[in-house]
Amino acid sequence: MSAVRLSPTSYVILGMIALRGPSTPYDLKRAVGHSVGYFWNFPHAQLYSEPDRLADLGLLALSVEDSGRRRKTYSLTDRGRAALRAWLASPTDEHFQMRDIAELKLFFNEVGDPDSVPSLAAEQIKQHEERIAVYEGMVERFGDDPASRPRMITLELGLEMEHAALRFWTALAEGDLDRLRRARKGTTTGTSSSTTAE
Amino acid sequence: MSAVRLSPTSYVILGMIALRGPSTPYDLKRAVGHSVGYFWNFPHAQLYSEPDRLADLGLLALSVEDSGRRRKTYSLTDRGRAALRAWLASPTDEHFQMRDIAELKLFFNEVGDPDSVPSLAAEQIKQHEERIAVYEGMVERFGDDPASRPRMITLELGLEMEHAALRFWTALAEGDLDRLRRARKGTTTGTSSSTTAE
DNA sequence: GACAGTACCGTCCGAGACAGACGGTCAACC
DNA sequence: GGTTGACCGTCTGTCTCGGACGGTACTGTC
Repeated sequence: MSAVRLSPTSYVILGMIALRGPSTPYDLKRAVGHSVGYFWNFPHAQLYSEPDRLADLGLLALSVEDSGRRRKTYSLTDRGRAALRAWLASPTDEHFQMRDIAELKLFFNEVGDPDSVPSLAAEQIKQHEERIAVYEGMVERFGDDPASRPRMITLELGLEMEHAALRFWTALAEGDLDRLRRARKGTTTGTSSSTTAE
Repeated sequence: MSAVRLSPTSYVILGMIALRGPSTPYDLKRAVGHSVGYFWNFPHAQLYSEPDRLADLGLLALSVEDSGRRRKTYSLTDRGRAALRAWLASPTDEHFQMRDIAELKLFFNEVGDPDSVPSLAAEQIKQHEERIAVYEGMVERFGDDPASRPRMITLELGLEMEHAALRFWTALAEGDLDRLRRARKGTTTGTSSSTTAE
């Protein structure tokens, strides 16, 4: 049907409007900021240009309110909802991508001063603890609200990842990376095993 | 000193040349592919344009071999090494960024067909298991080589993250997310606690 | 050694993504 | 009604992205 390729960011916009109903770019900006923005970041300018593109494609409907501030409200069309549904149902071939400056620095560490590792680890521990606190705060505030329950699920993934990172940097700081390997042996859920035997 | 802003990708190039010695873009491409590329991906075209920029800045030295194929070999200058070291020692303020299509789909799942979750989870489980196998294979091949020991450390972080994701998707597939929360309570290393009490 | 076939290697290009400066708009308070 | 500061939208130049494309070396064939 639509031969156009939509970027993940396009689907974020479609998805947010599907969840929230008709929205202005600024509505989206705020909503994204404390939800999906944590695992799919993009500059807010996209939220002003991309919806127009989607409207051109017939996936969003635009209604302009010219009272006072120029303000555009976008709502989902049937075609937009269909496109979103099709994407949701399509296979996901790509592996997630990480971009971690700290990991980069650690990788190249041997070129520099070995003494910088402890401070790097300390920074990372702090950051991940803070992020965990943010996530836990969300769980406390919204965890009991049945309406936001679906969205709590992704938080759970975020928390797992944060804790994984925190465990790593903590073990590194304490010079006991072997502990991680040992701990992993016990945690494997047993659904299947990795293909390389040992 | 240098008022120029280098991107993380620039430092990847400097770092790779620091680790490997003088290299051509293609050398870098292959080397990146099975190492740093796993946690900092970028298109290979960058490896042809960026070194020239770095050479202009005096951070790399260029030697052209005009026998046969035009081929450029870049090596690190003292200023390049200094820039890399300075970066390695500088504080890391940013949190890592994730880009996970699967997580996005999960977040917007309620808009679509709930039945798509199991297949999404199954795909993810497979992907993460495969990636774990790749990493484990590397550990087996290079784990005993003292020279590559430093680089094994980042692998350990990769493995932690992969296992975290695997645990999550497995729990989701089995409909037992609560298990994750319970398990996390026990694993906390105790360096500190999150700021939100419960 | 001419030729074809194939893997290797480098370059280019249009479409987006990006950061962040900038300017307009509003509410509140004096 | 003027001033202030928070709120909201737009714009710009630059960089990134991915992938198509084209050139180059190697290998085997006769």
